[in-house]
Amino acid sequence: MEDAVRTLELLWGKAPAPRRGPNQTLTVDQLVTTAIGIADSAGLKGVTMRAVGNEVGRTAMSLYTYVPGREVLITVMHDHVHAEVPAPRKVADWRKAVTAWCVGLRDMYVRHPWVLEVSQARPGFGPHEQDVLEGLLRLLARAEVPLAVRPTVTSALYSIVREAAKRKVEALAESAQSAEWWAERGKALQAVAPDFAERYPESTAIARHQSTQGPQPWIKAAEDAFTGAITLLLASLE
Amino acid sequence: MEDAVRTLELLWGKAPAPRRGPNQTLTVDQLVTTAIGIADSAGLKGVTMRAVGNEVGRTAMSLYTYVPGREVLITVMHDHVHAEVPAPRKVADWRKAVTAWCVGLRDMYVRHPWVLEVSQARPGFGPHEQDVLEGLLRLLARAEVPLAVRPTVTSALYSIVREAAKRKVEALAESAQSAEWWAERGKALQAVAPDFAERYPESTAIARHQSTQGPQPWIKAAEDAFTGAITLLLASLE
DNA sequence: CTTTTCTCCTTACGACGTAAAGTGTTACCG
DNA sequence: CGGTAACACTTTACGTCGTAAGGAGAAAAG
Repeated sequence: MEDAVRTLELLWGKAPAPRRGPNQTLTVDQLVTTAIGIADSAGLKGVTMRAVGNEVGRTAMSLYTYVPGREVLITVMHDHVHAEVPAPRKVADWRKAVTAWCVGLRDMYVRHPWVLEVSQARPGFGPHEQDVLEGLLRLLARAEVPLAVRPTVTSALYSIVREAAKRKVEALAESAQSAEWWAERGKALQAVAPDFAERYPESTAIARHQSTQGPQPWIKAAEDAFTGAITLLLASLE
Repeated sequence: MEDAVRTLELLWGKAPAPRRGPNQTLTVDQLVTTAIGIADSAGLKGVTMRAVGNEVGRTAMSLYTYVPGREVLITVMHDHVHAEVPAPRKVADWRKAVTAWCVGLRDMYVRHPWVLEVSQARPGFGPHEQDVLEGLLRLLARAEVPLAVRPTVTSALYSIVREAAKRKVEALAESAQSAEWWAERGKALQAVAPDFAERYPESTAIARHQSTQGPQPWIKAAEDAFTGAITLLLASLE
């Protein structure tokens, strides 16, 4: 519980300043920004106290005078990057505005894929994350979606956005693989499941259909699935 | 790439049997089943090679004669539990059948919450996971959903199911907290953000509305959001 | 029978988060 | 003003992790 209180204080910028002792020469913000940089290039696994300490010119243990632990640092990082999500603009078509909200959040996740790996068991939201949710809720309020339906819609949209971001990150990573790599993988699958097509006719049909969609079909497929799902979901409202 | 081939072999039960040396006295299945038990009680973090080895009466290092590493063991575990998802039944109402598919998968995730933490970067599906996907695709085919729309629908449904499972797991965990814990948490938030209600009127309205829905409103809210989202999504198809 | 392959163990390494104790700095309070 | 408390920072250490490397013994191949 003490960590939860401390976490909320750090999230909302309300941590009491030290009153004695040597002056702090770093800020929590510096640690957070440094850790975000590391996560962006090496993933969440790269965010070790030693790595962050090394980059700011301190030892790992001295970071504990700023944050109570690694988990709290990650929680603050998580809220921090939500500041990058653009606030909704006033647009006549509320469905377009909701879609833009989804794209903005999805794009933030793609720029910082590690965010999707952060545990959702957190003491609460920080201000930036709360702003993002409030932005969506305002769009739904303006569209006169009933109050009782809003949690359903927000929940579904968050679901779609997060999974779409994961898929886009994966799709981009898969694009980096060579044709040889793909051929070997196909061969390996054929070796272990020679009857794949007979067993899974529908999955095979989808794969065949997608292979007619141009180069790197999985990128287009991920994008279509994302915007298509939003469109389907919003079509029901009204 | 060698690990990928080995992984696919293990997933599809096509790993070549050893031809010399002492006979293996364990099976990969035993390791997988043991590891699943550990994950179910202690989470994915509890699945260490030492923990699994200890339970089967071997050292951690000897497990490497069965699986090439911890990641592969987890991949096989992941496919294994997908066998618990019931195959779709023939029902006249295809929307009901799809909803049942979602509930079945969601329930599997809730029984094994660690599955949601398994990295999606895997060499490919195993048979059980492929069966689950094929089951859904067959429902969509029978409902005559256009081939090009099926990836969108499956992607969205997976999204909704996974996030709903996460929320249910969290909701159940939160139910275990005392009223005192909740009061302290509310106080802590009030202390760091005294102007919360003014800043976030829509979020506050939702919280107020949900607090009128009976005890432990977050459990009902998570369930409503799940079934509501499926309903909304399927309503657009036809 | 010798060689090869395999199961299993032992020892060890590098890495991780963080506890505990120590050193030096700054502010508080009597 | 001086002693004490709080604090930034370092050092040392601990327990834990995945897995590399090497060795011993078992079973099959040639």
